[in-house]
Amino acid sequence: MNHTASMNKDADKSLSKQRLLHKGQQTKSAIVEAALGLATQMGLEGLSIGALAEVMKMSKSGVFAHFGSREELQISVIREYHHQFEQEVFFPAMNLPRGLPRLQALFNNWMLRTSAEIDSGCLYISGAAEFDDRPGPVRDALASSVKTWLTALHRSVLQAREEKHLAEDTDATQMAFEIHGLILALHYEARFLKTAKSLNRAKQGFEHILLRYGATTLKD
Amino acid sequence: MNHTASMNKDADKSLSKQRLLHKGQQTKSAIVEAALGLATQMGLEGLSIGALAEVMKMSKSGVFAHFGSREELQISVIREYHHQFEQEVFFPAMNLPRGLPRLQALFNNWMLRTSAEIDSGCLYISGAAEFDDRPGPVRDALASSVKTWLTALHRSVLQAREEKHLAEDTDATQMAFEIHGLILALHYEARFLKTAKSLNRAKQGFEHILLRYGATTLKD
DNA sequence: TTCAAAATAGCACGACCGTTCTTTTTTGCT
DNA sequence: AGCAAAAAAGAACGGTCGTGCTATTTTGAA
Repeated sequence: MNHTASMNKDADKSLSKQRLLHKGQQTKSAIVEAALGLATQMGLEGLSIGALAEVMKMSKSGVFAHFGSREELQISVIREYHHQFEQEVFFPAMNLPRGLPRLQALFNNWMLRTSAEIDSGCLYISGAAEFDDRPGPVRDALASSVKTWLTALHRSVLQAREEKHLAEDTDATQMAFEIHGLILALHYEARFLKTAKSLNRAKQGFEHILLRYGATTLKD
Repeated sequence: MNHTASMNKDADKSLSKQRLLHKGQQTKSAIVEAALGLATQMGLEGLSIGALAEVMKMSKSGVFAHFGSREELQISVIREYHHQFEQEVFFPAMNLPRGLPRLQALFNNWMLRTSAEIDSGCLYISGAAEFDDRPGPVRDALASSVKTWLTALHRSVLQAREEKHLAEDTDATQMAFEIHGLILALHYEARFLKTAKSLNRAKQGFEHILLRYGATTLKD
């Protein structure tokens, strides 16, 4: 679709470089994908190049060469998770009208993903626990991703207030904080404690928050 | 104070055995204390016997001999944390009358401890992330401790309802879930994201929950 | 088809890990 | 003071880790 006007002699080269990707890029993507799978189970700290190489049926050094360091691998994994999170939680909700519908969709997608992650684990939560007092580029990448998402949530609350779907005096930061808490409690109780019905607890908690902040449109 | 009536020849022996403790028990206690300090910073998985020995200025094997395995050391650390948590959060609140006062004290102590843990870390939270899909005795010990505490919180909510301090139709499990979420959000945002004023967010969140569940006695 | 470049494998390194075994030191009762 | 038991140290083990270096294989454009 892109560059359709410039059909010069570089067309093929350009095509192979940005569409089919060279072999290295393909395997690198596959490695990151597998690494994300390992990291959600063992944690970012538990992710080892040896185990990753075994999963990929490659040599340790073959895997290593794609990243140059373990830290770079961890950061690549975080970026991949960020991308998946965007695709699954953020973008679908953007198709809904601003205000309460979009906010509800954001929470719902988030909650459903968290609930689906009961078996695999959430990198934003396990990563926070692992790197909360370990400064460095990995922590920075993680915090940056999380902040991007929490800011988007906060913005959506603001918009709902602007659209008069929430009470005029709604404290958006406070509301976002309480919503965040519901997700964290869902993850903790469902994944660690194996408490049943946690999903319903989160749903009901969200309804309570909506009522508190004077949602004018109730969910059907 | 104990055994004052039995001043027989075993008095000294008994005294030295249960009061002064033998040297081994003393150092074991000191090791566990230091281990807890390390574990709250590096996580239970990050806790290594070598690093612990260095802190204690002992040999690795000297430290190791007190526990027999790394797992036993980790479990000892969890028990120590449980004990401190009880002392700091649970027992003080038990001195207040049943119902809302006690419930408020439980949350307040919990919140203050979590907030104080911003520099050291909460073992119940970091441990949950590390062991949420790693079965074994360490996970069991951790989950058991957490459940004991959450059950105590739940019981306190029930009592507040019995005392008519909360609405008759209060769903105690739901309320405890929402309270748990506030603490988790406080820990996440304050410790990992370094978000300012998180303590006030948690406080206000608790007020919102009290209002929702029809608290009859408002905090002064 | 050829050939340089990219990708992968193989191997070795030093470091740290938990654990075992043996030896030395310290303890505390008689 | 003497002595057995407890505590601590020391050394070594097999293992895994991340990483660097060199060789081999694979790729893809000319």
